[in-house]
Amino acid sequence: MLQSNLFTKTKKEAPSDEVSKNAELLIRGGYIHKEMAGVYSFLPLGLRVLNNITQVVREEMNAVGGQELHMPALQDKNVWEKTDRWDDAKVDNWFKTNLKAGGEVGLGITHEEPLTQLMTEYISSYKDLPFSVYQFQNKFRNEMRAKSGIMRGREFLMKDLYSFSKDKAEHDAFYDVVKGAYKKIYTRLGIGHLTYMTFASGGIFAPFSHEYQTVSPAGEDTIYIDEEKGIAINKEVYTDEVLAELGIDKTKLKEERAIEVGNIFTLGTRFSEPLELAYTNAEGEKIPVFMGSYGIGVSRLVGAIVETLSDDKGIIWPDAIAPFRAHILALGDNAEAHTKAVELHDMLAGQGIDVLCDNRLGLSAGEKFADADLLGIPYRIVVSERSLKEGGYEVKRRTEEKGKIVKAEEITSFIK
RNA sequence: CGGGGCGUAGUAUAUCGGUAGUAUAUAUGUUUUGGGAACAUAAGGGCCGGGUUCGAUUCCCGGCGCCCCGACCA
Repeated sequence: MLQSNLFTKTKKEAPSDEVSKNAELLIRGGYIHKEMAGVYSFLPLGLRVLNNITQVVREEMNAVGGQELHMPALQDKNVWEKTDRWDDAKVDNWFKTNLKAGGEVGLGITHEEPLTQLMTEYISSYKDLPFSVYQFQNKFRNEMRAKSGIMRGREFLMKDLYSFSKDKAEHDAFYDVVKGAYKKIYTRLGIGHLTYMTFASGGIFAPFSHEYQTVSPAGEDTIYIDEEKGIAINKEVYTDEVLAELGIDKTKLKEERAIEVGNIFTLGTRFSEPLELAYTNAEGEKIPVFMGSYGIGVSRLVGAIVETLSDDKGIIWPDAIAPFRAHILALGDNAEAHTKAVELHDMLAGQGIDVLCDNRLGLSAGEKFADADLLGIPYRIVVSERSLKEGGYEVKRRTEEKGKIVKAEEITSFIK
């Protein structure tokens, strides 16, 4: 993509109505735009990142056998009444609205209810189980107070996976498989070293649920980390009894703030019973389906990654989710440098490598460098009179101080 | 929802009960070009409604919006 065609612009100053690092950098870079408190648009650069994260998550969900579908945001209140979760006294962050034709609908905070309802039509025999489905969907939560930039919004993108099993044993086996998938996801996203599987409150069908918490001072949760075991405990369940149960030595724990970037729950028959989702076993008995749900806040991850991986100059995207692989800078209004820069852009794009080419005229070198640092694309390729004299292009990673001259024909393998 | 703060140009800020200033961004021109260049010119602003006043962006009331702390966060 040629930067001269990109409609978004970078800003030198952060907006006065944002304090969180993620919102400041993402807005300054033109990745997102704030519409209202807790509501953000993803602009072309931001959407690329969001889609890249989505794709990583999708691949891992497919790898565990998840089948992707897409459900509506509008939800039928009747279903929620059956599980006793429509009442504002039970769930207070609903967005509810009225149909012109009469009747009330809600904007989905989550999808257990409609999905369980849907499955009553497809699950009838033990032979139909187990399986899992997932989707990427905008969730709506009427938060009392939006905060932390895109990490706690009123509308946000979430991946939600739901599993349907015959019994607890079958469920538990799948639950462990998902744990493995989640670990892979956070590793691929570049925050594996900061992200801990964390024990949190469970519910009636399991002693614990599991959250995935990424260590950051910007986090809203407090966790206690056992570095040796690679796990953590949420403050909400942090008691001596729990520590004993998990066999964790209290003296080894380290307290940290963390961002919840995922959670997995054993739902059991909490939804299948009231919504009558059951299968017939080999003996001809009706048995409620045993369920689990597994969430990942995709848009929140964008914020979490910016919070944890940026430096004082800007964002540092992990390779797997960067909006582009390389950022070509044509320095000065040198005609040859510009021509070569665009040629390089076309060549790499032709090989299927996503590159952004800063071919804008009339900008000082410093301005282009500052923009490149802010945008945080993994490789920076400088094309200038100087680099051409030295026989190529100056290539460096976002995290490196100095680059090296690379010949045109070696660029592709250098940045691969 | 309790408490606190704020609303001035695209963005960030200043001043003032009497002509609203600066930076940056934008446009044009000249010079410049390896870490956010220089000069000149131009265009661009008081959230909405009411009140007090000769006069309100400023003071008062209401609304709307935004931020922070806390509570909340299937």
